Amino acid sequence: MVRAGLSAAKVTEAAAEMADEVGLDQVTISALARRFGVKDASLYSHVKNLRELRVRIALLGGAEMTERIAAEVAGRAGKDALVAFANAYRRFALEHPGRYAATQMQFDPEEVADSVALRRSVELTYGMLRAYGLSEPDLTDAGRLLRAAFHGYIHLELSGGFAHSRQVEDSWSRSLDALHVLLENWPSHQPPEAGGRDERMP
Amino acid sequence: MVRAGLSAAKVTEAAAEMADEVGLDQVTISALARRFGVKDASLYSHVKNLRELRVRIALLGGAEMTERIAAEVAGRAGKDALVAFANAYRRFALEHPGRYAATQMQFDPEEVADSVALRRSVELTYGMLRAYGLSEPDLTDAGRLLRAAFHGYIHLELSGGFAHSRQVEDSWSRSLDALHVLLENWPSHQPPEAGGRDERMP
DNA sequence: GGTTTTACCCTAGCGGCATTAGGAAGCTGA
DNA sequence: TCAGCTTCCTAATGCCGCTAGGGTAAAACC
Repeated sequence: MVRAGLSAAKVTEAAAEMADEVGLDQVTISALARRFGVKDASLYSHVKNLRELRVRIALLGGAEMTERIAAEVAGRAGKDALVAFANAYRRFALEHPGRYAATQMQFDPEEVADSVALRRSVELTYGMLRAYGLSEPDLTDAGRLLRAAFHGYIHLELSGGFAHSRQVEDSWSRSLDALHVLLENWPSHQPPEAGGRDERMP
Repeated sequence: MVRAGLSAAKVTEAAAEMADEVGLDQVTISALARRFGVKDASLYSHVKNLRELRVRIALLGGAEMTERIAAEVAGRAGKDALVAFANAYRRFALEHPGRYAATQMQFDPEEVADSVALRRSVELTYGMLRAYGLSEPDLTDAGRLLRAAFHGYIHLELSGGFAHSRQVEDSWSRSLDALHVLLENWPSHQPPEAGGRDERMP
C-alpha cells in the first residue's frame, strides 16, 4: 500500500486550485479526497474540518494577493499607486475567484489575528491614501470606501452583474479615474475633540 | 389528517424570514419543512428545488427593496436623492440580510428577465444620476461604481469587516458626502464615434 | 539492522441533506 | 355522490461531513 504523501500545505494548495476551478462551495472534503485518490476520512489527519480548510484557502489567497499588490504598488504614489493597487486587486480576484471568495468569509477574530498579510494590506492602503494628503479620520473613511468599491465592483463582475464584454475594462478604468478625483477632493472632516475615533478598525 | 395549507407564496415568505434570521445558507428544504411541521418531500409540491426556493427569496427581496428605495427617493434630486437611495438600500440590507444575500446570487438571464423590480431599480439609479448632469457613457460607469460602492460597503459591514460600532454610521455618511462630491466632479468622457457603447448592461 | 514509535490511511458507521417515486387522504366541482 | 386534482405521506437513493478504531508504512531510535 503506497501512501499518498499528503500534508496540510499540499491539501490546502489543491483545495485552492480546486476552488478557482469549480467555485469555493464546490470544494468539499469528498471531492478533494477523490482528487487525491484517497478516502474522505484520510483528509482529517491534515485538516480539522471543512471550515478550517476554507480558512486555510483564505489565508493562502490573502497572502498571495497582498504580495502581488505590494509588488505592483512598490515605488509608486498618487494615481499611479491607486491604479496599480486596483488593477492588481482585480486581476487577482478574476484569476483566482475561489481564493478571492474565501477571503470574503466571516472570520473569528482570532483566526486572522496573526495574519501578516492582513496588517500589510492595511498598511498598503493607508500609505497610498497618505500620499493623497489624507489623515485620520479621513484615512479610515476613504479606506473603507475604496475597499468597498473594489470589492463591490469585482463582486458584480464575477457574479455576471454586467456582461463580460470588453466594455467592462473601460468602465473599470473610468471608475479608477473617478476614484482618483474623489481622493483628491475628499471632503475632509476634523477629528472630534474627545478621543474615541482612533479606535476604529480599518 | 389535517393539512398544513401551504402554497408557493407562503413557503417563500417563510423561507425569506428564515433567511433573515439564520442566514441564507441555513435555509434548507429540511429546516423549512421542520418549521412547517411537515415532511421534506411535501415542500416539493410547492417549490421545484432548493435553487428555485432561493431564487424566489431573491425576487421577493428585490421587489421589496426596490419598493422601499423608490418610496424614499420619490420627489428628491441631487444629494437628497443620493442619500435617500443609499440609506434605504443599506437599511434594507441590514434589516433583511438573508433576502439581501439572495439578491446577490448568480441568476440565469431568463430567471430575472421579467423582473419589474430590476428594471425599476435601474431606472431609479439613472434618474438620480441624470440629475447630476451625467449622460452616457458616464451614466453607466457612475451607476456601476455606485452599485459597487453600496454593495461593497454593506458586504463589509455584514461580514464584520469593520467593528459594529457607532463609528460605522459616521463613516457611511461621510462616504456618501464623498460620493456626492464625486458625482458632481465626475470626469466625463465622450462617447466613441462608432456605436457599440450603447449596448452595455447597467 | 532491528525495534519502537509515530503518523498516515483505511474500513465502518452515524446523521443530515436534496431529491424522486408512488401511494393515500383531503378538497372541489359536476 | 363520486371523479379528479392537490397535498401530504412513506420509502428509498445518493452525496456529504464527521468520528472511532485498527493496521501498516515510514521515520526515529538504539
